[in-house]
Amino acid sequence: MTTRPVADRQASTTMSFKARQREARTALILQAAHDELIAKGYRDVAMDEIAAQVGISKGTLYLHFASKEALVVRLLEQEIAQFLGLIDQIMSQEMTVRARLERILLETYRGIRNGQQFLLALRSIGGNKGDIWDRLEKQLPATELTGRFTRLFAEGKQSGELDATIPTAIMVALFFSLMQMYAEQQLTESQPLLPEAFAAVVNRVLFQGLAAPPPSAR
Amino acid sequence: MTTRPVADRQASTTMSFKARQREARTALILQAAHDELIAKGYRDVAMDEIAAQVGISKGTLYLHFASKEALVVRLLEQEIAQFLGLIDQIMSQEMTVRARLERILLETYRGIRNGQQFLLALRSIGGNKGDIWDRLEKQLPATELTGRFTRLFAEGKQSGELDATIPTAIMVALFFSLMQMYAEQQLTESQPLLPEAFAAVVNRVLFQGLAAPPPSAR
Amino acid sequence: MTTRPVADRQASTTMSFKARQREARTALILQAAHDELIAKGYRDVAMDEIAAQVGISKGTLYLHFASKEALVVRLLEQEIAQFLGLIDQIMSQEMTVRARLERILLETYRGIRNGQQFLLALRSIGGNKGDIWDRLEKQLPATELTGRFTRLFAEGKQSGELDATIPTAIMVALFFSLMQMYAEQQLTESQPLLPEAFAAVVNRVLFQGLAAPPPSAR
Amino acid sequence: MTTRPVADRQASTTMSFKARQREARTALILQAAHDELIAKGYRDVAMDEIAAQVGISKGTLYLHFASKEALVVRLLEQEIAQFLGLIDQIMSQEMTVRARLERILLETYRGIRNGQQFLLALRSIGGNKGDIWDRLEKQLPATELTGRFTRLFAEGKQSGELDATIPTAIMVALFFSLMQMYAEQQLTESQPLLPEAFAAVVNRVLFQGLAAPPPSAR
DNA sequence: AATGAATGAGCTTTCATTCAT
DNA sequence: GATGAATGAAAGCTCATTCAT
Repeated sequence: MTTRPVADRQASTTMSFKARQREARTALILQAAHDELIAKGYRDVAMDEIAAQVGISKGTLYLHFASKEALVVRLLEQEIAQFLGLIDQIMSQEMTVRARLERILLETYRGIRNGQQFLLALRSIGGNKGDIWDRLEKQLPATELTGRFTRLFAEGKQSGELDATIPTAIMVALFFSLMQMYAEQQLTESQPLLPEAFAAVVNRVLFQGLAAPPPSAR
Repeated sequence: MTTRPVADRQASTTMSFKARQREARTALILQAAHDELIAKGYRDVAMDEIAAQVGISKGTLYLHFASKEALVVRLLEQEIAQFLGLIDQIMSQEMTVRARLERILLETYRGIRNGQQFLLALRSIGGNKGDIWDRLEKQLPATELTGRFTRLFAEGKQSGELDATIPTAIMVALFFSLMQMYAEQQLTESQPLLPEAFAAVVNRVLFQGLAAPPPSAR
Repeated sequence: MTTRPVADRQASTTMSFKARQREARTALILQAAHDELIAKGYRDVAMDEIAAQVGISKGTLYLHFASKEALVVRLLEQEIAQFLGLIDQIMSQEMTVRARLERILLETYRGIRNGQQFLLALRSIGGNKGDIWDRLEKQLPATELTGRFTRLFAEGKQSGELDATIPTAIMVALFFSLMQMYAEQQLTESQPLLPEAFAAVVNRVLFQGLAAPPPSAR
Repeated sequence: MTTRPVADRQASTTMSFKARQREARTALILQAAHDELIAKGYRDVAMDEIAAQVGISKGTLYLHFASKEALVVRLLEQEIAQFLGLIDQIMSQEMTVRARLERILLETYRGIRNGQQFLLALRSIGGNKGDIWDRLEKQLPATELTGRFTRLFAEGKQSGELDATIPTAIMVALFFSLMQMYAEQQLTESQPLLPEAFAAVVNRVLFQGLAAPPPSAR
C-alpha cells in the first residue's frame, strides 16, 4: 500500500478537535476500502475486512457511511474530484494542446502509480451493482470529463496541431484508453515501467504512430 | 442480446437427436451466462438468473456444468479458443505486418460487435475469484497470446515497417489496449460506431499518430 | 464386497423368465444398496450411486422400489428375516442352552463376516430418518427377537445352566451387545480376527467371566 | 433432554459479563447439538434446527462455530476429554484391577445416564463424513484410550487377577462393548435400569460369567 | 461514540423423485 | 420396460445491516 494524502473536505482550522478526528477516521476508512476494492472488487470486499484493516468495529463503519454502496460512491466521488482537479489545472496552462495532453497522460500515470487508480477501480467494482452507477451517473455529467477533453481536442484541431480528419469523439475515447493502459500494466507486469518512461513512449506513438519515420526524416 | 453462433463441439451429424438437443441447451446456457456475466460480473450473477433466462430450473444447470466456476471457465476457454483461431489465421497470411495488425484490429472489433467480448469478459469476472484465474492461467500460457504478438511486432521492426526505437512490450500492451477500446465504446456510447469505421480511424492513428501531417505531406 | 446369496421371494419355478429376471435385478439392487449403506450410512448414499453400481439408470430403481426408504426397509426386512431364520433353526436344536447360545454367537459372527451386518446396518442408517423406524417397528414386534431370547435364557435358568439371580432382561441385552461386538471389530481393527477365534473367547468369557480360575481348578 | 453441567472453559470470575454470556450461549448450542445429534445423527441434523432449539438464528450459530463440522468436533473433543479425565482418575487409584474396572463401568453408566453419551454420539455421527474422523483421529491417538485399557488389563493378568489365557485385545474390545451397552439400553427400553443396578449385574457377569456357580460354591 | 452480537435474505450445491421419450 | 433430463426443496454458509449495551 502506498502512502497518499486524502483531501480534507473542510479546512482543519474550521473544525473542532472531535470533528477533525472524525474526518481523519473517515479518511482511513476510505483508504482501506480503496485498497481492498482495487484488490478484490466490490462484491468480494466485506465490510468486516475494511473495519478490521482500519482497526475499528464493523458497527463503527456505519457511523461514517450509511451503507457499503455509499462508501464506495463517496470513494469514487473523491477520486473523480481529485482527478478533475488535476486535469483542470493542466488544461488551463499556457501550452500547446499537445504539451497539455502529454502532461495529462504523464500525471495520470503518476497518479496510478501512487494508487489513485480510480479509473481502474471503476472496472473492479464489477459489472453493475446497479445503484452505484446510477448514483454516479447523475453526478458525472456535472463533472463533464468527456466535455473537457472534447474541447481540448477541438482546440488542437483548430490550431492545426491535430489531424482534423479524425473525429474528436474517437480521439477522446482513444485518449481514455491510453490513460487506463498504465493501470493494466501495473497489474499485469511483474516489473512495471516507471510512469515517465511509459508516458514518453505512449505520447510518441500517440502523436506520430508506430510507423517507422520515412528515411528523409532521419 | 446479440445473435452469435456458438461453435458446436461435435458435428451435428455424428450425434443422436438427444445429444444434439443437449448440446443446444448447453450452448443456450453458455450464451445466457455470457450475457449476464458481461452485464453484471461474476459475483453478481446468480445461477438462478442464468437458469431463469434459459427457462430451466436451477438444478438443471448442474446437469450441464459441475459448478458456477466450471461454467465460467468453459465460457472463457471457448472464447479464448475462438479468438486465438482468428488471430492465428490472420497472422499466417502473406501480408505486411501492418496489414495483418490492421486486420486483427478490425476482426477483433467485429467479434466484439457480435458479442464475443472475451477480453471484456475477462475484466467482468471481477477482481479475483482466484480459482478461475488459477485454472485459466494453467491453460493460457499454452495459448501464449502475448508471445504471438511479440513475434509479430518484432517482425515488423525487422522489416523496417515499425519504429525499432519503441520497445516491443509497449507496442503489445498498446495494441491490447486498442483492442479493448471498442468493447468499452460499445458499452458506453449510446450510438456506437460500426467496427469498420472505428477500426479505420484507430489504425490510422496507430501508425501515423494524431499529429496533423506536415504541410509538405498535404 | 463379499458374495452372498439373496433369498428369492418366490421359488423360481413358479415364475416366468421375465419375472425371474426382474427378481434377479431386484436382488442386485438390494445387494448394492446394502454395501453402500454399510459403508456410508443412509443419508450419504445417493440413489445415483446405487444405480451406477448395479449398472442401471436411476429411473429404473424406481421401477423396483417406490422410494429410497422403501428400498432400505425391504433390505432390513430381508436381513431380519434371514437372521431370524438362523436363530430359529439353532434354537430348535436338541442341545444345552449354553451350546445353542454359543452356536448363535458363532453363526452371527460368521454372518457379519460375510456381510450380513444387519445389526450394524441398523446403526449406520443414522439416528432416525423417522419413517424407516416407524415402519420397521410395526413389523419387528411380530418378529419378536427379544422374546425368543428371553425364552431361551429362561429355559437355561430353569435347567440350572444359567445363574438364576441375573435378570433375564439383562442377559438378553448383554447377549445382543456381544453379537454386535464383532461387527465393530471388523470395522475398527486393521487385522480382524476370524469368527471362530473370536467366538471361542467371547463364549468363554460369557459363561465363566474374566476372572482367573481358582488354583484348585488348574 | 437431561440436565447436565457443561464444563466452563474459563473460570467465570475471570470473564466479563459479555464473555460469560457468550460462553453460556456456546454451551447452549453444544447442548442442543448434542441432543439433536444423538437423536438423528450428523446428516439429519440441520443447522436451522439447532438454532431453532437454542432460540437463535442460523447466522448466529456461525458466530460460535465456523462450520457444522467444527461444532461437532468440538462436541466430541469435549466429551472425550471429560471421559478421559474420569478414566484417568479411576485408573490411578490404589485398588485391585478388578475394582478399578468395576468402578469405570459404573461411572461410565452414570455418565451415560447424565447425557454424556459420547460413545453413542460417536456412532450416531453416521458412516463417514470423513473429515470429522480425520480430525479426531489426529487427536485420539494422543488420548490413547485403547492404550490405557490395554495396560490396565495387562496389569490384571500379571497380578493373577485376570485370566492370562484370554488375549488382552479381546478383553479391551469386550469391555468397550459393555460400556456402550448401557447407552443402548437407555435408548431402547421404556423403563431403563439405574446405572448402579445395571453395573452390578454386568460386573458380576464380566468376572464370573453367566454360568450358574458349581454346587460346591453354594 | 463505539461495539460486536444478532439477524435474515441470498447464494451455491445436492439429490430424491417424476415423467416424456 | 428403461432411460436420464428436469425439477425443486432443502442444506450449509456468508455478509450487509441493525441495535442493545
